[in-house]
Amino acid sequence: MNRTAQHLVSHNIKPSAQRIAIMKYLMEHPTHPSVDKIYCDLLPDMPTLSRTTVYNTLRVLEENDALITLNIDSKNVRYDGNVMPHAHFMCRSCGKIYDTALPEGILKEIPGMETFQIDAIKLYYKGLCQECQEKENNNKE
Amino acid sequence: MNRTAQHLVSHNIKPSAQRIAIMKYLMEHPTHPSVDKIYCDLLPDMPTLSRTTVYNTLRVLEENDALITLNIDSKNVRYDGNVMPHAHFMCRSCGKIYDTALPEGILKEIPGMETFQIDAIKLYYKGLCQECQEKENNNKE
DNA sequence: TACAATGTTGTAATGATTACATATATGATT
DNA sequence: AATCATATATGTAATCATTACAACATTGTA
Repeated sequence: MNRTAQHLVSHNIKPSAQRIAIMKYLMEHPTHPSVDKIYCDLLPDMPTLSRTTVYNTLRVLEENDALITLNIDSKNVRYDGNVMPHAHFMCRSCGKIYDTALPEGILKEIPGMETFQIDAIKLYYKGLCQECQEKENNNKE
Repeated sequence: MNRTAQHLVSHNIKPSAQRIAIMKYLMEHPTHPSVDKIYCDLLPDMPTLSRTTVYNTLRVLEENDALITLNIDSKNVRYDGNVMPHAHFMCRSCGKIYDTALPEGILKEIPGMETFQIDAIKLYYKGLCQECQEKENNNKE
């Protein structure tokens, strides 16, 4: 059993060829891909793959905490195989999503709302990455 | 000109009957409603209102910073007329969305990513509100 | 009143996601 | 290995939120 299959088993997911391929893709592509990106990129090496299978598999992976879903892009749900707590920055110009650090003190509790039980935290930043800031500045000149 | 119309003008939005009604609804209902909730609730008093108008108006309001959009609920976009910086908590049992405080230190910059220009921050918590925690505990007994 | 610009409406199209029925693969038992 | 039950994968069709677009209405101005 390969490394990716072991990873799935450690999350209580029965490995299948499709599940391994999708999990492997997510681990090798920390680009926060959409369903369609995953499907289209895997199709050449897996011609029988179905879009439905991608949806089903991503749901199984999420339910077993093998990935997290991002709703930072209003157009598409994005998927992230990195389940360590972290935040995300999306550039409104180039659309790229970057992993960023989660500021200290966020994980504990909500100030004034200590009675809430927190299961998950999503922190999304939107703005301009350095590259796109420079492009905007160049266009002004 | 009434208070809501003035509010729109202060955001550089030309007031119309529909825009005033939608803005007023958002200010009087800090419940983070969906498009459909807004549409259905306003329809009795505004029988000619169109769903498209609600979509159009919400976009205009957002573009002029008169509201913020929430992608905390994967099923529906939610709208919030409170544009002061704050975070949100959504209960996975009852579905209610609560306004919460934004922890100190978040607004400044991302640790290790100081070159990013941050325009907006969304902080979403998910978990169980106190009421639903108690319900779950009662069911166990 | 006439005119131009802006806002509203309804219908139809789009596109992501889900439901569902069928087919395939897996694993255990004989 | 053959059988069987269960789990997984596939393809099509349906759903539902959102957008595109064209026709209509309103507003403000001359």
